[in-house]
Amino acid sequence: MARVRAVDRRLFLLIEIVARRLSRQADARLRTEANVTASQSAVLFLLLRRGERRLGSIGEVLALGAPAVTGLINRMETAGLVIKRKDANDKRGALVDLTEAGRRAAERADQVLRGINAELDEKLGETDAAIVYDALTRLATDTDQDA
Amino acid sequence: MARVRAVDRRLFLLIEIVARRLSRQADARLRTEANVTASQSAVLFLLLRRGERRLGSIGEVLALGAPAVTGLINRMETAGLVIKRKDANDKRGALVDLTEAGRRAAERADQVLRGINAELDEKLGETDAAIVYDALTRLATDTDQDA
DNA sequence: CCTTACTCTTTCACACACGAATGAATCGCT
DNA sequence: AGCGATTCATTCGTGTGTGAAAGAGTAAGG
Repeated sequence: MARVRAVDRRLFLLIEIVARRLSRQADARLRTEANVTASQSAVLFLLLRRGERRLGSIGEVLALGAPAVTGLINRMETAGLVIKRKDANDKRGALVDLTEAGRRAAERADQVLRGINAELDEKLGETDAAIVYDALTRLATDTDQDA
Repeated sequence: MARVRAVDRRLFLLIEIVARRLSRQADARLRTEANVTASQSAVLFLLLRRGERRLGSIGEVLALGAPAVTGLINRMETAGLVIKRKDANDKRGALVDLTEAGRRAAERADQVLRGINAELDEKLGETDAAIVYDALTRLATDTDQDA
């Protein structure tokens, strides 16, 4: 099982590979245990922690473009997880909030994510996990990337 | 620019966010400088380093499912980057190799990837980059994930 | 006021990924 | 030899993401 060795010294390619593997695994568990997709669970998690938000704000936190957020929220609304309503203070925008079903789903999804996270921490070891977490946070918040 | 803070302690969500940001950035550069997409560049890179391969082998290295590889290779064949031919020794399979145009594109893409990698190394610092690289390699090659 | 510039969301056409099911070829065992 | 299980690739339907362009609403300056 050599694998991946082929992408030696190309961190970008490696991150893509890891993201796909984790995502596939997480998606399967989230679908069976919480009946939501991995992408949806990120939105649920955000709304659960921070409450009602605009579409653009969701995209900013999750590093998603506007069309991606529109589509994701529409599917979640169809699934009854969230409701979208016009922002009375600025009629260009829309506010998204959890429904009751969405809140329950968010809590189930949170449990699954917690489990996945614990497994990752264990695989990496506490020290490395902290370093990886910190390094990725730097990359995720690096403002250069918007330029 | 708080961002991302919302996904605190959820390494899985963080990796997804970073992967999206890097991918978007890399994709834009690869499209303008090498006229290929990020996904395509991973295949080009692999074929350049390792030569002709079967579809399944590409999927194994890049952690892609069979349908994803089929689609990716078909688009690349249409673009004239690779050729696909039946494997004479096993007619179930097909072998993929670079065309001349594909080889040139692969070399341009490799340069771009090298640049992106250097920037990442610089942002993370040599020590952290090595740890991150090692940690992600462990996750990418972890056989549990196939279970 | 009112035109011009900007911001927020949506629509469009496309690329990319998945799981499930299918078809074709090979393998393996009797 | 032949039959059943396995393997490789493709097709299908769906979800998720992109950039570019359009539409609606707000803001700002003459």
